[in-house]
Amino acid sequence: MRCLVVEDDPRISATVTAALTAAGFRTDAVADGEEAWFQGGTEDYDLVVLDLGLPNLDGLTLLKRWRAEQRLFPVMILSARGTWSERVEGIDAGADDYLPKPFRIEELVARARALVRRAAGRADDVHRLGALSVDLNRMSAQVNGLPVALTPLEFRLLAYLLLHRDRTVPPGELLDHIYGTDDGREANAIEAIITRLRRKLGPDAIRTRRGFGYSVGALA
Amino acid sequence: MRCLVVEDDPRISATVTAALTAAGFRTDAVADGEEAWFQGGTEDYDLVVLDLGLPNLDGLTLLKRWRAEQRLFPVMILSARGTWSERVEGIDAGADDYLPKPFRIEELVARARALVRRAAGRADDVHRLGALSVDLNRMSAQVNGLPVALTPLEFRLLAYLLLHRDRTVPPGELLDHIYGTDDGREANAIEAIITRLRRKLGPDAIRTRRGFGYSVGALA
DNA sequence: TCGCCTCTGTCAGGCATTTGTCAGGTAACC
DNA sequence: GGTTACCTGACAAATGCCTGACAGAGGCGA
Repeated sequence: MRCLVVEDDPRISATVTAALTAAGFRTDAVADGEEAWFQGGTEDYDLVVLDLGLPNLDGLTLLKRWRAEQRLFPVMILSARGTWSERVEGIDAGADDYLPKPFRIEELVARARALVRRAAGRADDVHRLGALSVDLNRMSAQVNGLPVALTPLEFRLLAYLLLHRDRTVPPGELLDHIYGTDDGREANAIEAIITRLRRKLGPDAIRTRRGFGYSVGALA
Repeated sequence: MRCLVVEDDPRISATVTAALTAAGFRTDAVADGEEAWFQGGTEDYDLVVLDLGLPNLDGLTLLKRWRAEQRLFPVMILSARGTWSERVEGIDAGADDYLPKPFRIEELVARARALVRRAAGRADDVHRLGALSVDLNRMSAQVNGLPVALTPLEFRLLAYLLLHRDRTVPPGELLDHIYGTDDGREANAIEAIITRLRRKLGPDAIRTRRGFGYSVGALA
């Protein structure tokens, strides 16, 4: 789950990045509007956390530009300016959520999760599929009611597949979203994780569609 | 765009209903948890605005029940209780947004629009033609509702024909588009794929116009 | 600091499916 | 009827995927 944090205050940026990473996101942080414009145009994010007061390029302008370019990732606006008219303006510019500063980091994380699961067409965080049950909130998985210990990468991969359970996800996309931008991993890394996941969850938990990619559970 | 407003304070309910109606929603209003449970289970809403303090059935419980029943409409919680931990609780219960009272009605409308817009953002592209249906998103195909397993090349070829269903596609063009670079394949490769496709989809799925090329389905 | 343990990427061998090619057959058009 | 374009079964090559083994990195306790 890839997330971009756009925030020029280094303290806030560090806090938010740390919290989202702890919540299982793979986060990139930029401190400047131009850089954010470039990153958001290049990479495929599942969520963007956007501060409004930015050097070089205003946050609202940035957001409108993205929307004009059909960059449809969920955007959460973070701003000290908290009057209702500014909030309305932000949301009308295409934001999916607006969190006024100061905020509790727990609330930011909860809202971030809500945005991602909503983008995936899901309303809650507990996913059941056959004998498999995964709680994205607690980062825990069960098979037939018995807890299964997953490593961080295994969990991220499984979570991404679950949030896209209606499609077959190509390995390249998994590579993009499980790891950060510039990590030059080989496609085989994905295969290795899949093998390990299958060993833990059972051989039928993840299906391979040769030439297309992977999907979780029973899919036509 | 149908909207359900669940709010027991008649004044607030009237205000919200009026504003949403003015914004183009068709709104139903209920004042009681049990009634909301019934409405939400029966009707198909695009948005629910939910007050937490309700007679008969608490808002949070109601929300959790809906989510357990796979009622996935976007829900905006409205509440006087505004501490961050309560907000987190609401969002974790499956809410998509949380608006603390008091609020400006303009903000509520803006957020409502954002929720609906986000929920509508997930359009899959399914192409149908006669008994044939191809989902470019899921990369799957069906004939008479029964799934058909296609290999990557078969799928690409069929998708290309379907996207150009209004004309007859010459084999050379298929060769160009199915394979990325102009690998030195012979024209016969296309014929082989066509044969395999016809075996899977039925003999009439792809028509040959001798000397010109191929077209999908029933075409003059 | 050292040693141990877990996590994870890489490699190589093995297997199954996919796919291009060939060759002979069939159907359309003159 | 002849020519040409297309079809199709068989086969071999190519590709994609799985998995066991190994090693480097990093964490953690002693």
